[in-house]
Amino acid sequence: MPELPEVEHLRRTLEPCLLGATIRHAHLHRADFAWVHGSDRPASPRDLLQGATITELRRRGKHLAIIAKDGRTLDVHLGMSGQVIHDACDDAAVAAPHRTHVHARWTLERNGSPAGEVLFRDPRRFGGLVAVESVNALEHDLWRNLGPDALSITAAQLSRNLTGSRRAIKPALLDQGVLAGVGNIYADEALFFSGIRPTRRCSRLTRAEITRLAASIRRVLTRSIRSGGSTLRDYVDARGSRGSFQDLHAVYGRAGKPCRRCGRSLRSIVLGQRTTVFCTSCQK
DNA sequence: AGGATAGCCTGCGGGC
DNA sequence: TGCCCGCAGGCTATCC
Repeated sequence: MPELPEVEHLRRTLEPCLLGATIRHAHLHRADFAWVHGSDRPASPRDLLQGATITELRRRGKHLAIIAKDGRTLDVHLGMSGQVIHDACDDAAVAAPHRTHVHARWTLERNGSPAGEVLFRDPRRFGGLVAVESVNALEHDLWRNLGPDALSITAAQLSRNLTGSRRAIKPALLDQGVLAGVGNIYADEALFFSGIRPTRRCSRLTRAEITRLAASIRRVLTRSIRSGGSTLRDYVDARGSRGSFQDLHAVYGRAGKPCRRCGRSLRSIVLGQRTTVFCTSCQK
């Protein structure tokens, strides 16, 4: 799923279920799906926040951290096909297709009463959970290689992190150390809206172009969050609902179709091993 | 430094 | 209908 807008929308839909809730039971169904940071031992129920009360859901890029009152923290990464779904255990149960590939499960309570379950599914298993002992360890150790969050990236930050780089701008945007949260969809979309070809070398971008690019990144991510993210196949939020931003994509997934601005056929190339779609006329 | 490749997995759609 | 192939939102390791 899994780029910034999808993780942020998940965070927002998960908050009402998790904030203030206590984890009665944490179950790991696959030992290789959750690890303790800095060790090679699989996570125990305690590492998975059993007995803890959740006080905060914090996001950086595509990572989501579940933070407990006592400092215990669990980093959630969705990989390609991860889903975190709240099952309220009332009449609206999680649909049958959502019952397969569940690798972790948390049973919740609130004020001593049952408050449903949270399931982590991930058919492709590129995602996972990492436990850290404190928020400090999360920020300064586990997340230390993540660049500034893409949702609030400034031109100055982007410029600083691209200076001197001779690689193409598209693979640079996918580098989570440059800025955190942009993946293949939103890299193509932001480059389209800023009128920049994905193949342009970072070192050749003008100050004005970088300013436009930073603004386009913020704008396209904000708009996608407003639409509940993009659902190409797997993505759903905590309630099991799909996003709708895929209907508003300008270039991603539209190779050969007319550019929504100029009408010319959109071109598809492979750049850094990733399919890349752009308009040869609107992007210079 | 950064490009290319392979690998980790499942599931889907297209072509035959 | 069914099988094989390629491809997919992420990320890491390794080799050049």
